Amino acid sequence: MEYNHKNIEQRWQNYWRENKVYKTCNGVNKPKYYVLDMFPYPSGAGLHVGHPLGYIASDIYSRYKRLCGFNVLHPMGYDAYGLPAEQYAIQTGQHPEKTTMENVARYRNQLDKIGFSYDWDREIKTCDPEYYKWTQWAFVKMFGSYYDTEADKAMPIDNLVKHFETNGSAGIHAAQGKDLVFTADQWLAMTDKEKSDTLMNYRLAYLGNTMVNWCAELGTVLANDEVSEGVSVRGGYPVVQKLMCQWCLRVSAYAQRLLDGLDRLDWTESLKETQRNWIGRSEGAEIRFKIDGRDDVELEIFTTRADTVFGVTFMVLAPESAYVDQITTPERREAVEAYLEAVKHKTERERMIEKKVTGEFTGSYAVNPLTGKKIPVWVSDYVLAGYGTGAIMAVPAHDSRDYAFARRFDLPVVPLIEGCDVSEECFDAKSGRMINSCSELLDLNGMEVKDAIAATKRFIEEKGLGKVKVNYRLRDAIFSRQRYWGEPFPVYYVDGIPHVMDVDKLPLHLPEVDKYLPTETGEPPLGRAKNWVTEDGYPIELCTMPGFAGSSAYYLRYMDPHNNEALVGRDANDYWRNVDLYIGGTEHATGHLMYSRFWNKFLYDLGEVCEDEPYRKLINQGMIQGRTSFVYRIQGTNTFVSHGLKDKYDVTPIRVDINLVSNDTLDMDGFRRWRPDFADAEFVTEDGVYRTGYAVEKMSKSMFNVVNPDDIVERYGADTLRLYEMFLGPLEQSKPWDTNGIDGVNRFIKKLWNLYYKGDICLVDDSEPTPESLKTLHTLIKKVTQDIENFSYNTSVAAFMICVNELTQQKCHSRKVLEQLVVVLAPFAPHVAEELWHSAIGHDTTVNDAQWPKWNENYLVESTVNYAVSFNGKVRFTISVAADMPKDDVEKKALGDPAAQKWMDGKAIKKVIVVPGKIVNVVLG
RNA sequence: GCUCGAAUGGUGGAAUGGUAGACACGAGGGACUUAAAAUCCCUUGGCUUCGCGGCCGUGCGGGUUCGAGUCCCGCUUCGAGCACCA
Repeated sequence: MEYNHKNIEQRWQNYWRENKVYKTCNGVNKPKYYVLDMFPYPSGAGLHVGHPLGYIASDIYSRYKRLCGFNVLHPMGYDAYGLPAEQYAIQTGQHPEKTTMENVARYRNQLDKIGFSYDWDREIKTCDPEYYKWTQWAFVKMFGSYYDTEADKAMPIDNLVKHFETNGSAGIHAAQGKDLVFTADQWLAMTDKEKSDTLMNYRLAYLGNTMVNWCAELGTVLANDEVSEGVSVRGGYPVVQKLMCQWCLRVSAYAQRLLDGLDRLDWTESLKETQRNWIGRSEGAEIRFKIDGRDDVELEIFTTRADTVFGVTFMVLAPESAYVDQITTPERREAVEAYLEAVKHKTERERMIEKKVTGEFTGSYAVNPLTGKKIPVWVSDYVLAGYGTGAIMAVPAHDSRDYAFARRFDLPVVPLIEGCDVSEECFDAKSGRMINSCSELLDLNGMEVKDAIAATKRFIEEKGLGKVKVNYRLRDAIFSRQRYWGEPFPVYYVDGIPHVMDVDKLPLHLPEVDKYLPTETGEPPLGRAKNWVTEDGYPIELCTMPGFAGSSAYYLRYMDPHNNEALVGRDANDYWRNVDLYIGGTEHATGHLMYSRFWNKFLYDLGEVCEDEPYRKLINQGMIQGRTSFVYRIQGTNTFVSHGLKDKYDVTPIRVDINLVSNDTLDMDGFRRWRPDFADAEFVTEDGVYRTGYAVEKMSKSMFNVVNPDDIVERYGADTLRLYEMFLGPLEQSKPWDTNGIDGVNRFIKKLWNLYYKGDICLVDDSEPTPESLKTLHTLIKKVTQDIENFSYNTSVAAFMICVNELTQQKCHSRKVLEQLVVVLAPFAPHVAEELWHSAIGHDTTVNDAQWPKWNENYLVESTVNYAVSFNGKVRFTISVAADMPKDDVEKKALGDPAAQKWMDGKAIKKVIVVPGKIVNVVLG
């Protein structure tokens, strides 16, 4: 029988499903291994050929680990909440759950065709009440916690309340929004509302007035990672800053732990670096500056360059800073307010694009704490309200932004580093010797910058002028979305005071609404829900949670997906612990991967999970880009010129459906049928074929370059798709999808098949394999074992091709060889492997139960090695020795060879270098 | 601007500091065939030579080394991330 991928793949996929071959049990007495894919958002467009790349890689690794004797957890599910389903609901009036479930079904269907070894009994969907119950549960727990900076972990908020009752705010060590000061009596005298507001300053999930990224087109706020260059990542709509009262997660409390944790993770350096940037730790000092003639207000600023205090020639406040109102003098008030108004009407994007230096003098002067000199205080939008204290000391000589400002408004520039020239530009290097830095209080002159920073910090701490401080760029996560299709908050309001629901009452189900749009009064869609109140009639929160809520702890749920008592049971968590291998794209570097680490650390603090990092090893698979094909139409005609001849004409390139192109050759009849406009198209061909041009672009419908995996599976089979996706290139590299090479991989599978089947005759025999065949087999096993561990799958595929070519030449039909070949192939091409395992070899079990061939000293790999022997750098002759000969013996044999005498010619040997397996170098004195 | 990564034939890409270009595609030639498809075989980095062979070659310039695609220093270009973060 000929190789027939349809029969084979259908048969084995059915068998796996019916016999639950990939069902995983908890607590099996085998070492565990947890392989996780980033679960997909089931979009309406379905999977394209880029999506399965990571899934195939993780499936290969999972199957490999199973064969090596591990109990492997390899689950799949759906990140089912999200904006596109809701946008579609708005357009069509269909419930997003309906379209989401349809999309899920399509995804499942597409995934099944590729032959993954998922345990589908563990499937989760984030929009499933049984799942989002635990998302809501975690929120309730965060609401009930604060971050204790001394214990360095989350603690019950009740502890803090007890502390307030006896000591007020004195002596607390809690991560907080603002530095609140109150006594126990003041606390006890507070109204419930005031107490609630005060506690929001400490809770890990809190309601806060914050500057948010507001996207009017999407009608919702967005997190920082959902905004890029002033527009929304999804949709590209403009985003403006707006002060709103929103639920937030105090991610910033975990900044240091999130940073430290990275060192212990087996992630790529670039990804860790991205997270480090996002956390943005900087060590510096907070220094207080007195305002001349005022006792009631001091300016507190943050700087990493404490050494430059002597060079401060002015101060700058962010427009949003509370200081502005306090210190603006009456005569400057009008000008300052006009400036603030002007700034407010600019979006962040406009501010970034313009890059114009603007600002206004407040009329007040600050006093330099080291020199006693009076320096003007300005307000300018180049200072950010959200970072540090929203106020800076300006050192124009050594900061380019301050320099530009000083030049624009003609403020003095005082150089502080020996030999620097600040007449044309600032000197921002952080090294050199200090000058101009001496007063009665402190003398830094002659010190290195590094030492001067330390000396200044010491000085200001001693004198109480400020304190050493670490700042983080990481902001708290804004957790409210004014949308319908997300987890409802388990929060209700009594007289305007938020309360969380009892965890026993969860899940709080998403209510039905008549439309998926905001209400007429501008409230979120949940405002349309009837009876959206608790049993006692209290109104329930109208916002829903953001996309990252459901994906933050999903990996835990797979461990124990049907547990009604806990997100994950203690035993299940102790057994699976955390993810050993996580494969997914880099686009989640500062979103999901950051939130998920935060969320997990919080659960760890609560004692709910046993590991404080969720993902031990992480591999970023590259993006598969589209490869768009072009035809070239001669201007003003319906004649198309082949790519090689296009330069001779005046042509317009036109994108053509990739399905009409094969190996860069156009199906001309298909093209004529494609669109009515092209029905009478004429072609200028090259020897009868029309060659298309190409460009690498994003894979999308509008570029006509989407390749559907279903089509590939239909034509070549899942095994070919799997092998080919791996063969395309290194897993971590982005590359365009190019179907041109797929025939080669398909040919390989056919060759493999034809090695063991001639027509209906099975050629497998019980002959002892020849040493030559064993060498071929063993080389393959060695190579593939190494490659899988290094995720170098493309070279593995090459190794299979070499192996099958050699076995074909050797006419090796030995069952013993085939048996091991099949086991090694099974992770890559499981269907054909099963078929051979079953029909050709005659096993009645599945390959899943086989043993990965362990590396064995009896294996024949490269029995002899040729060494080139060189004298003084020139190769003179070669010797052949056993592969396992020790270096010293190789050296002796090389020097003992008669040919060596000629080159030594009585000279002394200075050194001999033996490179294993390759060259012996003799250096003569 | 800062950080990280990359650069190898016509193409995708191989090479623990040791014969650069594995494997595959494409291209060219050949076999089988009435023909096509399929399959198989040969050639395929450049220059040079009838041929044997020789010379050059991993973005550019230096360096370390008996030996560099690989390590070090300095650039160029491309990609990614962050970005008035004080």
